[in-house]
Amino acid sequence: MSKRTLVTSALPYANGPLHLGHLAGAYLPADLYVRYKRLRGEDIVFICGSDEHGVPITIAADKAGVSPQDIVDRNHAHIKETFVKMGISFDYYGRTSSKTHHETSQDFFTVMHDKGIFKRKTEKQFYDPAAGKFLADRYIKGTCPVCGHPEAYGDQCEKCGSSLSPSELKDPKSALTGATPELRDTEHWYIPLGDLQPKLDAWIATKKDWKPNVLGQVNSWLNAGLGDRAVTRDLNWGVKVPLPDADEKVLYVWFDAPIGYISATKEWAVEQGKPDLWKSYWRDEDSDLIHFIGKDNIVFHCLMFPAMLMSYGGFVLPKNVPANEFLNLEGQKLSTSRNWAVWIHEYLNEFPADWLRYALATTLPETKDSDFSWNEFQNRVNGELADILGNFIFRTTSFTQRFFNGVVPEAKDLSATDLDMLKQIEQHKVKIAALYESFSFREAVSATMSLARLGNKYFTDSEPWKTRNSNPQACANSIYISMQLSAALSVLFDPILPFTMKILRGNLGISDTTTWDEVNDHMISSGSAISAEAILFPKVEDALIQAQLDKLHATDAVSTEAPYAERKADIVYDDFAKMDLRTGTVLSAAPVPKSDKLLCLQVDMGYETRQILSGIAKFFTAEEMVGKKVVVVANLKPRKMLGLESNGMILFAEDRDGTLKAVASDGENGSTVA
RNA sequence: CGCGGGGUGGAGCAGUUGGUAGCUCGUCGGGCUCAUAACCCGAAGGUCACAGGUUCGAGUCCUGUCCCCGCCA
Repeated sequence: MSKRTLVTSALPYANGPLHLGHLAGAYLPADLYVRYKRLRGEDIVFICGSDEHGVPITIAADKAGVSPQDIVDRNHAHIKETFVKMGISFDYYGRTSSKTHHETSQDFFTVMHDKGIFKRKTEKQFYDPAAGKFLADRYIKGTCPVCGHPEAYGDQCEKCGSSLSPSELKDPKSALTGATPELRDTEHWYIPLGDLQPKLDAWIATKKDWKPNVLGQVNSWLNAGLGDRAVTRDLNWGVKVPLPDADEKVLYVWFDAPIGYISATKEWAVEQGKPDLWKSYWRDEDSDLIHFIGKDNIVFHCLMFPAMLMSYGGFVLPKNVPANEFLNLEGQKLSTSRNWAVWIHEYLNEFPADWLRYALATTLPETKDSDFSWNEFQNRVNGELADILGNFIFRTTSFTQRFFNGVVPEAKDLSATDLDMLKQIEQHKVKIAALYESFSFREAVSATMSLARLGNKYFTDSEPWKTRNSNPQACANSIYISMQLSAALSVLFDPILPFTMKILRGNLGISDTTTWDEVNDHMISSGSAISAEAILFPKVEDALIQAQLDKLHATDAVSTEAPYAERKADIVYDDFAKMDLRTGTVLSAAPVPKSDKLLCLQVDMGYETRQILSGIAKFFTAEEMVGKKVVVVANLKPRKMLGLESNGMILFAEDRDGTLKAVASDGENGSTVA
């Protein structure tokens, strides 16, 4: 075993609040691991912080009309508070806009630069002549070459999901000024990952114990071959490139963000009053570095950051990177833009942190994508926390209160069943520990719960409510043993349910500093008093779950949940050909008196002008319709409505939420449509 | 052939180096009453997507096919 461990969780990006996916991917697993390790008494430091640089933050700032610093100040404080409430027990939570971080990042760049590691290259990049600056990919908009979406970004089309480069866009425009950008030369520094690949290959080859999903992705990158990767950008928000000829250039976020782990550790060390202490964790060979991340971050943490650490020299490399897959919500992928998410701060307004910690821990996407559903959440809380764990504790403590005056009875002449039960404590402790050590948190949680299940079985089988009269000593033994089990659970469950287990330990009189190794079959001595019993886990009512589901679906109802109009029965071509569809232009329009739905339109059909009544007043004003090119059903039998004759019908598309959009035609007035 | 993940009893999942298919929930039946209408026991229910192949033996290895999902954490 190594002397010390440094655990990091991926730095959350400070452009919004935390949701379920963040928690399940990088933070809860890390916290389970760290809390377990702390109970083992190991020297472990848990580091994280806000990632505050990058283009999306500047875009958010522009949009809100504030400075990027304002944006990150707000989000950083909010995220940090959410972590505390959720019980994510960082030893230090830093931020990349800190002075230490800027200095540390610049030192990294300088050392690597002075070693001659970077390549300096000139490349063509889009420049906004109106704004006088180079444009990040995200700042260029244009028409997607794949799907034709007119609002695609320079790096990606949000409509079809294609990854793009700005030069692929048709009609590129600057998102800042709307100007047409021009290509200009700009210089950037590149890390030659290809040159470093042999070292990375050799290093990765030693990582036999990494998770298969992680190795799979890493190897597919290595097999494809690594190339040069730019480490600088033309931007004015971020860590300045520490070179005299690099004004208006900053370090690329993926270069500076992982260094945030180091800067945050430095700040932690200062806080400890030992400024050099960070070196023990980052530079001593007997220190283990473990990164908890989501699968999207695998390449950065398994290849690029290690390449940086190797290049700088003298740093430990990650011992393991137990990346998680993704968590879905109610069977659909999370989407912040569609608001298909459970925001942690909102969850915490409704329910205790421990419930979500437990429910999520049982369904962590450890080996493949997994799903969180509110019904599952309710089942976990009611069926396991309340019915299994809570109920076992409650029946034990309340029995003690009622029949032993709240005092743990004396045990004598234990039966074989009694002794077996006591042995289970040690056996489970060993098994659970092994599962934590191998990052199998889901199994660790289920193994812990199964000890509580055994408790219920033991309690029921030994029937103390009967032996109380028939065999008082057997009854005392049963309660004594159930008490020992409760005490053991109060520590074994601590990584998962830190808030509730603290309460339980208080009720049982177990010290909060009890270590994992002190968990045994005699943690409460006979004669010690316990406090009045309490319900640790009340049940979640159906109505609360329904409210969460309604809330989730409310934002989504229009976009994907509303049913599409039912398809009509088949027709033959002749039926279709009977229709005479023609292009027309609305010449004038007026509301129809005594009707809130109808507009009376005069439409130029080329060969004639005709009057058409249309039930669209709720969606269009008369003024809006004037001048519109429309498609008209020209041979519909004339009909009178409210005393006015209507000669035909105008076509509209009806969205699922009921809004109408005109069907347009570019043809000349009178042209037929088919 | 862009990259990646997956198809196991009604649902959600385990299945390590190939050797009689397990868990939780749900369903049905029974027991108990200390307990948050909680707990305990028993039963039913699967040709492990499909087709070939290797093997004494394959959910587990190989080949091919079909289908689902993700690539703003």
